[in-house]
Amino acid sequence: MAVKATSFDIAQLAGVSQPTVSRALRGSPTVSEHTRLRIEAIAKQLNYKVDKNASSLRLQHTRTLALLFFEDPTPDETGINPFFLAMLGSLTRTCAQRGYDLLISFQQLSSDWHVDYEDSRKADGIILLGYGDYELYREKLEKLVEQETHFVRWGFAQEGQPGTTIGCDNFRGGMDAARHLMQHGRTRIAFLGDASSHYPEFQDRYRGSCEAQGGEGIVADPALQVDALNAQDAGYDAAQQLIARGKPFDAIFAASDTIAIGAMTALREHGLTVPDDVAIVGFDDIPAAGMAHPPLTTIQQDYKQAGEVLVDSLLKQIRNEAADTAVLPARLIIRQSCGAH
Amino acid sequence: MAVKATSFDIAQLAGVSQPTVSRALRGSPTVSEHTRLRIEAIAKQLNYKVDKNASSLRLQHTRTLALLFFEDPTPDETGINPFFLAMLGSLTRTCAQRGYDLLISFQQLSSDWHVDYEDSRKADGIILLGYGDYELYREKLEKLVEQETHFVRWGFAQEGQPGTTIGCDNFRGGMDAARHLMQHGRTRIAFLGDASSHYPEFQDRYRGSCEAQGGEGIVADPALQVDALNAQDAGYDAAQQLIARGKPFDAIFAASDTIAIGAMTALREHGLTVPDDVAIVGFDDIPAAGMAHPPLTTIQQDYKQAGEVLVDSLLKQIRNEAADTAVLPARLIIRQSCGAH
DNA sequence: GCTTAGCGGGCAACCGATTGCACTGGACTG
DNA sequence: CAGTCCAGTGCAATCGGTTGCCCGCTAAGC
Repeated sequence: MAVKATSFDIAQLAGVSQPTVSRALRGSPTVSEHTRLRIEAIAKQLNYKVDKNASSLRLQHTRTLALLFFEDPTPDETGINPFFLAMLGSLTRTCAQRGYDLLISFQQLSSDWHVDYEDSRKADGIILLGYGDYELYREKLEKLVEQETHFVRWGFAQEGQPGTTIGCDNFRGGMDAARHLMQHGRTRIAFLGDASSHYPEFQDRYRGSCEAQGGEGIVADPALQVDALNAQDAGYDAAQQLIARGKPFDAIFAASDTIAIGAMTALREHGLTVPDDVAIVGFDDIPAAGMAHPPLTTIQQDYKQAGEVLVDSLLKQIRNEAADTAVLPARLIIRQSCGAH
Repeated sequence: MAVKATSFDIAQLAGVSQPTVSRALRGSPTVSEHTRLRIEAIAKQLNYKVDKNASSLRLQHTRTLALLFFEDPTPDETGINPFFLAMLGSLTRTCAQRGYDLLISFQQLSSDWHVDYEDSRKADGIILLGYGDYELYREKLEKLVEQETHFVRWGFAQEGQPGTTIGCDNFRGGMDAARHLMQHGRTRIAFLGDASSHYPEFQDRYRGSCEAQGGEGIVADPALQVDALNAQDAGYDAAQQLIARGKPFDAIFAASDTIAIGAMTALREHGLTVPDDVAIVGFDDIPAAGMAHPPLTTIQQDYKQAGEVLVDSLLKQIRNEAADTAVLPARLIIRQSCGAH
């Protein structure tokens, strides 16, 4: 920018004082329409834009939200969960609609994000996105609350958690998945995914599945549960392990689509067809799910709605209104891997 | 934040003047180590962070980059090109490494982004990401240059274009794809993708493919080229159309992975197997490519490198160094859809 | 003992927009 | 015709850091 126009330049050209320019441009009723129109015309002609830094400094807020994205350390970007990537789209759009800018940052769990964005007045609030055991960073969350930082977290919602969390109904999603499989005659449903506390959302999905089976008088066999992190090769390995155990199964409920897709590869290598030999239901509904072969039946997390709720909930807090932890519904998307028509 | 500490608070506690605090914290050599250490300790204790707005206002730069992401209007986020989503990861990481924040925004081609981010001093420079006919917004690009806004664009690099553009070698990528197919005995290579000027990068991929075929004495049959936008259903439709034309073909080079995956579905429905009946090569190497069945051989755009080059090129401009338009190599990733082993 | 160099740090101006308060001139009231 | 009122503006302080310039004090040099 060669020389940027300031409100003083406009004031001079319009023959008014600089504060009047500021008032006119923000639509204050105390400046006459005639004056305002003239100022607006000059502003447009000069390509004038309010200096965000000066404005934010004076106003003590930035109309900017920060998105902090953290995951277990991965060597490169390929490890980024496609679901979060999709959510990002919704988040940016919602922010734009609400007139906010979005600052984005990828963080390691170990970094100092908790004392950064709002402290340095880069943003009015923070959105935390990432899977994982929140106990690991509970301390930081508590510090955030203590500092009265505005934030919302996407993830596993639990009583007594610091701050407000938005998550999807993993338990019910798990129930729906199992129920759907049972409706199509499957009785031996394996679960691929870490059922320990490292991924609380996975655990909940598993619990939902067991509950639904219990409703039909089926006791989920622990031997049909195999741990897997959220990655394609982890899904592949888990399926291999499952097959090696020799316990019969006619369906797989995978804790994520990525795991499901990896598992399908393993099944295929063992000559098992999907859905005839083994029906599969995933979780997330990432873009690749619809492109898989056969197209993957899955439990959809509505990232569009999620993004909106996340942003609006944060905005509420910024306006000092109460924002409650909320659970969003998950929806069964029937494609072909489950054997339904 | 209840009450945020300012440099004045620290100054008082440390018994020095406020400017000294500022100097100490930025490591000015004019403040003694003893004083600096004391100030740093107090700052940490108070959870003090430099106010970014005040700092940026005074410094006249923000250490923030803006990412403007524009695409043809899509009804929702599902239309977002997975390749760009992947690139985003690289971009945010590179920015973080270089000590810059990243502001992100999804834009419609029609909006006023060209007079926003740098004008309002939200960012020191802009990264433009998006496919499409740059003629559509050439005017805006020119205005950007005229205003001396710092920006880099990802896309089709061409002589005489305003500003600096970073793109991948679509032409060579197209050549490599066709060459690889020919090495495996394919002689009738179809091309799925818009070959008109709307997607200049697609056009280049096609030209590369034709050139490679010409080198082997094969004249690419125009009847084997079918227009398709960058979407899965477009790929599906295009493949249907190709089959309907009745011209024999033994390979498909798709302008993008998304198109390729859609096309595979159509082929399957017609009882054609991949790669035996038809070999396929895609372009981009999106995450779903490796998850497809069979895994898709493709031309990889190195989004990791792309993100780094984009950011570094922009940073160069900000430092008033020359930043040239550059073409990045594309790399053939051999999986199974091409019939190689 | 007096001068001088230089280290350490204070003073004040400045970045650009926002806003409470004071002020002016014309219309209106009595 | 003097007194009020109010619409329309201007004045000046403010947000929090940054930096050019100047000053005081100490220690070395003659």
